[in-house]
Amino acid sequence: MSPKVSKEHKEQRRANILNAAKNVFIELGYEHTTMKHIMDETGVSRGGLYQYFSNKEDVFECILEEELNHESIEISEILKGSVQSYWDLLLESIYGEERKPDDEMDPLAPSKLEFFITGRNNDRRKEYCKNRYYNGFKIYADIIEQGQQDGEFSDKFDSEVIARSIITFIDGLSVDQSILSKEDLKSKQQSVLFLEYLKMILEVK
Amino acid sequence: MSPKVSKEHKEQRRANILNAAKNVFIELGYEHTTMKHIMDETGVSRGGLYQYFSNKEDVFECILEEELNHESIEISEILKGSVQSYWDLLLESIYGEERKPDDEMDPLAPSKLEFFITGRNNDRRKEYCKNRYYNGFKIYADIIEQGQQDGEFSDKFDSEVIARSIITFIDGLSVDQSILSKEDLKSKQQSVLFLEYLKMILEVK
DNA sequence: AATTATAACGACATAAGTGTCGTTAATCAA
DNA sequence: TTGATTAACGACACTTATGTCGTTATAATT
Repeated sequence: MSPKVSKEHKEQRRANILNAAKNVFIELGYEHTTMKHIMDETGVSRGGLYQYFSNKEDVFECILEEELNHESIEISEILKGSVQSYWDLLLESIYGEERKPDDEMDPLAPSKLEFFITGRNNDRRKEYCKNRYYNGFKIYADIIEQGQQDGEFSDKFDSEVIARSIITFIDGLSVDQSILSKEDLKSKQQSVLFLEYLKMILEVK
Repeated sequence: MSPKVSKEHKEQRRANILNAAKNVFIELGYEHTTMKHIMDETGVSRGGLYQYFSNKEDVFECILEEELNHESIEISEILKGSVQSYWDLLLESIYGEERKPDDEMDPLAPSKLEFFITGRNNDRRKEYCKNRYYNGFKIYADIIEQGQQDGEFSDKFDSEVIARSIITFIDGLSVDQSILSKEDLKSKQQSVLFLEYLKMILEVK
């Protein structure tokens, strides 16, 4: 109902689609959602949807892209802030502003896992994936290394292996959260234990 | 080419299909393989395949079932063996006979992840999943608890949370192994670190 | 050798998803 | 008011996968 329309309107529409699509992905997962599902949820026609995105993969990657932008802004703000303690910095980069674990998780996480795992044979996607991994990796590794140089952390263990272990732990929780109910997983308890572990190997305090 | 055939022959054929199917799943992943792929790999016709299995899900579950049988035999043999040390027992239940981490992984692991994660909205599959989780969980939790009662392990931390953490770590490695190359992941190093962690919280030696 | 049971086959109907493309109609500019 | 532009639409052709079912042919039985 609107040709030769303002740039804002188009952006709005695009955002609407992405928003609706995100809800669909959360509900049905990546593999099982179809363009039809997204059309229905958004209330847009087939042709309308394809005007904005060329396929499901495209839609999903755009959602990831948007998230990544928000996240990287957050992280850069964290790093800009006053660094009283590298430990706090690490906590913030893992758990966000709260700096402490809870039982909440990213509702899109299971779909992300699907997307990455089912795309493991696709070179382009694999590359995409690897970049995301190393982005996260770098943040943790840098903080730990700086903390070690500063003397706040013990350098008994390699900062890079610790950084990887953090990601492994988060990914593991993500898997189990996809499968088990919140109550079954007890992610908070696990996180608390994991922090104990980090404290031990970094010799914090 | 064989009607009214021996039970052995049928079992053989079934095993052949499962074996071929497993290879296909390893190569293409769960979601992307089709019955056609399995037919081609096995060299069996459409009708032939459907005589043994009613759909892809069925095929995959039978593969899992077979594995589970082997594993539970192994585990029960481990538990039957001489228990010099609960620590060794734990290592064996995590890493198998070798009792030490390596860079090898279950090649079907990524497909299993797919299967469980994409099936998270299916009640039957969710239940199946949960059972598998708690099977693994119980093995670790029992060993740890017995070790704690025996005094070999510290009981500073809850055995169940530790058991969950072991699974989380393994699942996390599984995810990252699906995405990254062997070299990128450095799973062995991570495992070594993880063992250090277990030693610390269990106060081994 | 004849009979029988049935494993194995492959064509088929059905269903579902994809991306395209010609049409419609609404907005802006002249 | 008219004309140009193009967002939005939805029918369409195409592709791919699924599970069924009637047919074929062979191993076991008599």
